[in-house]
Parts: sequence; structure tokens; C-alpha cells
Amino acid sequence: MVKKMDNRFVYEVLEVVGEIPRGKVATYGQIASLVGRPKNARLVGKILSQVELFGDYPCHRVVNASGRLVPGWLEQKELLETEGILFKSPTNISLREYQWNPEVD
DNA sequence: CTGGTGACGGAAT
DNA sequence: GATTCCGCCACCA
Repeated sequence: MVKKMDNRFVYEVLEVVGEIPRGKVATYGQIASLVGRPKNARLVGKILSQVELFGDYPCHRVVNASGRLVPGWLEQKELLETEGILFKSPTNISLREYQWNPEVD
């Protein structure tokens, strides 16, 4: 079995990630807040680092609070560009422009 | 037990 | 913007 961590937390995080619309991104802290644990951004990262063990999720749409992509994950940039996202620099996007707002979308 | 690490974040400077 | 410091939590040596 893979699940060592709190199952509800993992399930809810994945659920939220699955709702991020195409062409938008969410931050780790934002997701943590949406599942009721605003201070657990690191655990969100921990879960996503092993997301392939849980199923198929658009985890490329998750960046940190500075709009920086996952260090070392080359494919992520291409995936986001496919969705029409333009880059500020090779490693960063503009959150002001692309951050997901659950209220609106 | 203690200490370090990590797809992190917020406040202060 | 950049740095520094601290909080948070699972995991491991």
C-alpha cells in the first residue's frame, strides 16, 4: 500500500488539483487552504511529488507562491505552453495573470 | 530522542 | 525584487 499519510487529506488535495481548469494554475498554499489546512503547503508538494502513484492528475498546473515551476521537471513548461500559458522566464510564469480563482471558474 | 530535508509560505527587513 | 527567519509536517539517519 502506498497510503501512509492521512488519506482524507490526500484525497481532497487530488480532488482540488483535478478541478484546476486548463490554462490556469494553482499554488501549493492555495490548495492547502482549499482543503482546510492552510499551513500544510509542504505536504501538498510531498503528495504531488508522488502523484503518479495515485492516478492521473494535472499536477503540472501547480506552482509555488512565486510562480516558479517545479525545479528539474522539464516537461512541465511544455505542458503549460500547450495550454496557452506564456512565460516570464524559462522557470517562471505570471501568477497575476494565470492563477486559478475557484469563485469565478 | 535530535537534527536535517523538502514540488512551501508569510512576515519583516 | 532579494534575504533571512520561522512555522508547518512527514520521513529518515
